[in-house]
Amino acid sequence: MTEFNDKQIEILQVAEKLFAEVGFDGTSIRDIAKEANINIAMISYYFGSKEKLLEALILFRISGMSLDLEILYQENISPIQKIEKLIAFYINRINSNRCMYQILHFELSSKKREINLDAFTEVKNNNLKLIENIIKEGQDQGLFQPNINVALLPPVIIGSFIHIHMNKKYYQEILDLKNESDFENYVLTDLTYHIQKTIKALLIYEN
Amino acid sequence: MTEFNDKQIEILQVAEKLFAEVGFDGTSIRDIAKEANINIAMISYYFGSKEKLLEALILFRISGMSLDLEILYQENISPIQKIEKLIAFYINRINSNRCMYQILHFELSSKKREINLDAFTEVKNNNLKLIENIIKEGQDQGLFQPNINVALLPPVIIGSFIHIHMNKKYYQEILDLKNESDFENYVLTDLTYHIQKTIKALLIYEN
DNA sequence: GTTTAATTTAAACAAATGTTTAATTTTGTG
DNA sequence: CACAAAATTAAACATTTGTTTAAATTAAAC
Repeated sequence: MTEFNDKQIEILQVAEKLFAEVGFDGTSIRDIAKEANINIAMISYYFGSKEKLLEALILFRISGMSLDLEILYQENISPIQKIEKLIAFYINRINSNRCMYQILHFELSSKKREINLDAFTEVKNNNLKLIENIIKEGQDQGLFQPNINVALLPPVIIGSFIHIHMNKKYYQEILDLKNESDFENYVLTDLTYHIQKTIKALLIYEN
Repeated sequence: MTEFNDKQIEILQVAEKLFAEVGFDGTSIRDIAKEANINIAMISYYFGSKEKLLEALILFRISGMSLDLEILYQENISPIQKIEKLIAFYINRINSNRCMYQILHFELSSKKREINLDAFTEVKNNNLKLIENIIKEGQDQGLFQPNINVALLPPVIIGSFIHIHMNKKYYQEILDLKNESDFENYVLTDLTYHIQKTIKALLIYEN
């Protein structure tokens, strides 16, 4: 993979922010150039085109987005604690990649462009395998129920997180979260706790 | 609220499809006009502008999006069954309004436009109150645990659904759902069941 | 210091955009 | 039929769009 110089990274960061805030189609290269204090021709010069800039950005961000939790997988703690840790890690990871998730969210479901998202698929596959292993370990120890639909666990975790972020204003209102840091704090504590509790209940509770 | 004639409704439906598929900014009025077999001037003529068309569309679809489950609320079934029914209703409702949810999803989190979404907020408030009532009933009967964070239940339900729809191709792949109806069927059975099981576990399981 | 390559710039380009105009056709009403 | 209102059209509009060009500046290499 090509390395990017400081100028290119600056452009990528500005583009990421704008694409997340107002969408790819809602962002013009003049908007990016203005905010990054560069000439509009620099985008074609460095990336080829606006669309290739998006592709470069996605690759740039997705690399290293996998949950590097092999450590956790070997740690000497119970599967229940592993699940708790995994969820906390998961939410942290998504939280620090909010902008990229926002962008991917749109691109994944849009028929507008054909962006190669294989790298993202790989990330999802890796994360899923990790979860499968932990669940299996818990089942082998008789802690978790059998017949868990493991593929549907990430949607519960990620989906809840993203939904709350999408409806940020609404939840700030009803949860009385006055500013950004209140909201961020709530997500990393209360929401994380709620999702942990939910997943644990599902895994343990005998229906 | 203004009533729409057949021609206007046709335009609204085409616009909804395109806005959902390629985004508001990714759709030109010429795209809409072409697909609806009308002259481009008709959009300004009927709705004033492209942006007002979006506002009209949102109002058009949101009215009647509330869960009309007062019937369910009075039905003589256990709170557990009520939760099950509620979730099934919920998912059905979102499923038949997929396009609008897609559009709202973007508009809610976009800083591009200032669209009045109070009508949608009202829908969410109503749905939340309904859930609160059922939970409370279950708690009064000693069936559900206390200290349930009710505000975070809709995110789990809606979030899971939307996340799977956003990553449709991925889940079609790993769940081996060959065509559209396989996918739709999976959502309305397996996914619904999974979410029901999850929420019930959370409500009942003593942590 | 000279030469070559890389970077940066302003300008120009054609194509696409949302909106408006003014003329025409269709519809409804007496 | 005659008239008025509504619906529809093609054309024109001013902007904005992504991209390219060709010249100017800076950096690197010898």
